[in-house]
Amino acid sequence: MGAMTNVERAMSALRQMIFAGELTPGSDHLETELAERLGMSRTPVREAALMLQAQGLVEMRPRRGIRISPVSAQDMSDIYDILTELESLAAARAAEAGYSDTDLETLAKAIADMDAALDADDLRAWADADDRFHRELVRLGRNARLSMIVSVMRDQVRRARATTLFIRPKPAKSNADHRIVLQAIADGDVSRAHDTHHAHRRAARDMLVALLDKHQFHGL
Amino acid sequence: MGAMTNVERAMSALRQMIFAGELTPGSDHLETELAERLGMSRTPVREAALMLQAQGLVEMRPRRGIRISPVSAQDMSDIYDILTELESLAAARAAEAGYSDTDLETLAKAIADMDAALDADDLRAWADADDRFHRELVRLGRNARLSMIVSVMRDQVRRARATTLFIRPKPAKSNADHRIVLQAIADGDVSRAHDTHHAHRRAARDMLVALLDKHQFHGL
DNA sequence: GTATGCGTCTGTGTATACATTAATGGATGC
DNA sequence: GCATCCATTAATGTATACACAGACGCATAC
Repeated sequence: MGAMTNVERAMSALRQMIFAGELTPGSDHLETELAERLGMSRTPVREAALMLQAQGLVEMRPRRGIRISPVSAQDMSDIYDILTELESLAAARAAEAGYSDTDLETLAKAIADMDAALDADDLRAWADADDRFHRELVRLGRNARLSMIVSVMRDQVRRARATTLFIRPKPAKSNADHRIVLQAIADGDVSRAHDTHHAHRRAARDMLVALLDKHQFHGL
Repeated sequence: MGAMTNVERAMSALRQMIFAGELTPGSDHLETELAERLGMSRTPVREAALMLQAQGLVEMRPRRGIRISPVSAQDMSDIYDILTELESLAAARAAEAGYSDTDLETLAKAIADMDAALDADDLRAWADADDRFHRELVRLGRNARLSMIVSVMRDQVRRARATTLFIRPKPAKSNADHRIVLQAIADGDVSRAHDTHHAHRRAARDMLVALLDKHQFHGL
């Protein structure tokens, strides 16, 4: 379909299969098997797997096959710690940058969408808007490497969220924080943007980790 | 020479060539050329290059060859921002962990080595000990993903340091900060460990960026 | 019954061959 | 002289072939 290379196709296909739970965490898959499944030779599959390995989504072990990396509660905690720091930094940098209201429209829209989704009790739409908010926030921080790292980390969280989204308490308070962060960025209030978002993420982490611990979650 | 695979050999060879300046930033190299130079076929070189690309050390562009990623002053600033946050987080976590003096020996040793190197006016030895200090600090933070990210970022800094090490002011004050961080970790003083290291890194960033700007450094 | 060693067999690591595609240069038209 | 188009060509993307090495099972010894 397009000018896509097979490696790219393999990458997105594998990612999709992982996120959809079609390839379950902890399971092993031979290069040959995946190649056949994707209708290509081993070479592009192997190269895609190498890249996914660099992002921590899979592990390649000789003669064991490609293992879909399991994500433990400890891993989640580690990842949230990183997200907390880096997103807060992005929020601070965004506040420094002096964005206009127009620049911040996407953020505002995401917040509005989250409200709407909560009213409609549509958790999936909420998660989607929440994603957009955080992605845009990081983008406004204007640090390409940071954006990359955050997006890789978020990929890992995404797998767990399929599980947690429906057992966690409704994210009702969440948007109040988002609004404060947005306002702080608009006002150029660097430390307020940073600290508010930091506390927001920290709370999310504690909630999630408690949730995972409570549910005997030892690996996904 | 051991049970090393050619991909691993290619990885370390390429890394070494990059750090040694043998492959200069911004230069392009064909897969075939590198393969010949390393005495292997294109396959392992390509796979190694893909991994190095994931770490941001090279970029692979179709028909242009493998480009050694240039690092601009802006990049350095971005990277230091990330290092600042993540290392500070590690320092805080290390302080939380309640390490004994024995556990902290490696840190103490690195500080002592820096002092000795400064007395002997041996900048390379200082840089080496400084590296050890920061690496151990991050390790004590006990977050495997964080360690990985930081080590990738530090790789990028390493290239610039070859340039900056000898034009920057002598890092005389630096060790005072290191000592405070070590003491804070030993005391379990989380916020002191965090804030001191944060300020330390922030200062290093500002100094370095000013230095690079002053020297018309637009890409390495 | 357990441990040890060997042979087999499968999957990977690597080389190589080939198809594809984009950059390059020259020729042509204006 | 400049732009445009086409042919050429060289480097990549992918498939395939093959050697090697590690896992597994089986037999044998104790």
